[in-house]
Amino acid sequence: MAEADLFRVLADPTRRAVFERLLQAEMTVSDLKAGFAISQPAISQHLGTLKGAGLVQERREGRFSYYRADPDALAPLVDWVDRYRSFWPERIERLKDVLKRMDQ
Amino acid sequence: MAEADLFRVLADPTRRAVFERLLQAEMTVSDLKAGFAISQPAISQHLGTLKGAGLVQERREGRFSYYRADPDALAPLVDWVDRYRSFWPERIERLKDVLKRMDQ
DNA sequence: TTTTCCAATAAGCGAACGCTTATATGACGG
DNA sequence: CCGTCATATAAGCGTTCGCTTATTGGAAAA
Repeated sequence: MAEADLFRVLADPTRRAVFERLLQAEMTVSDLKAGFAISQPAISQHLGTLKGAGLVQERREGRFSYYRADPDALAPLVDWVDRYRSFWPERIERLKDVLKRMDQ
Repeated sequence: MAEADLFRVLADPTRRAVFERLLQAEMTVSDLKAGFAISQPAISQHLGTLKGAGLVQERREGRFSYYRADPDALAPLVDWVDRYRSFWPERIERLKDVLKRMDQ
């Protein structure tokens, strides 16, 4: 049931976008805010939710707060998907492609 | 953005459990209801939502409605997970295990 | 030290959600 | 037929959600 929180937290499109952006680069709340059409408190609230699920980590530096995504926290979701991938034989080839791409 | 609906629809634990049960076996609404502590309309509503996302298919037979899960509809979610799996090199081995298990 | 800046928190609001009970729609069985 | 059964739909209710504006805490800048 560890995937429950992940599904819930990632269900919101804005919050998922925040997570995805933080996978690309560490950045501050202000940096994040620049990319979205919502207020700073809204960004901070999403970060708090993501942090609660372990999807994001914080690094304080003076008055700045640097956030970065922690992909390891996706583990239960990855496991869930993998578990049901077996119901789906036609996509094994695609999975092999993923492996190939990662070997590069 | 095709994964947006999937995240939203699968975010509810009960609905996700319904989906998972229908991956194991086709069954009627009454069959499903027997496994959950919620009313029949609640079950039907979840099925409607799942059907809207293509996660579930219906087969009418007289007054019975047989439902079964369609794992193909997980495609966008699988793609999303695979995309971010590359941020996570430590789990490549696990992915290979998945492949191995599927080859059996 | 006072002002400015970054981020978090508080409070409240409207919309969406998941559930309930009540009712409707059909199909089967007596 | 008529009553029962399987499911869907309607309406309403309490809760959760994501957002807003207002405020606070604390660190840098002036």
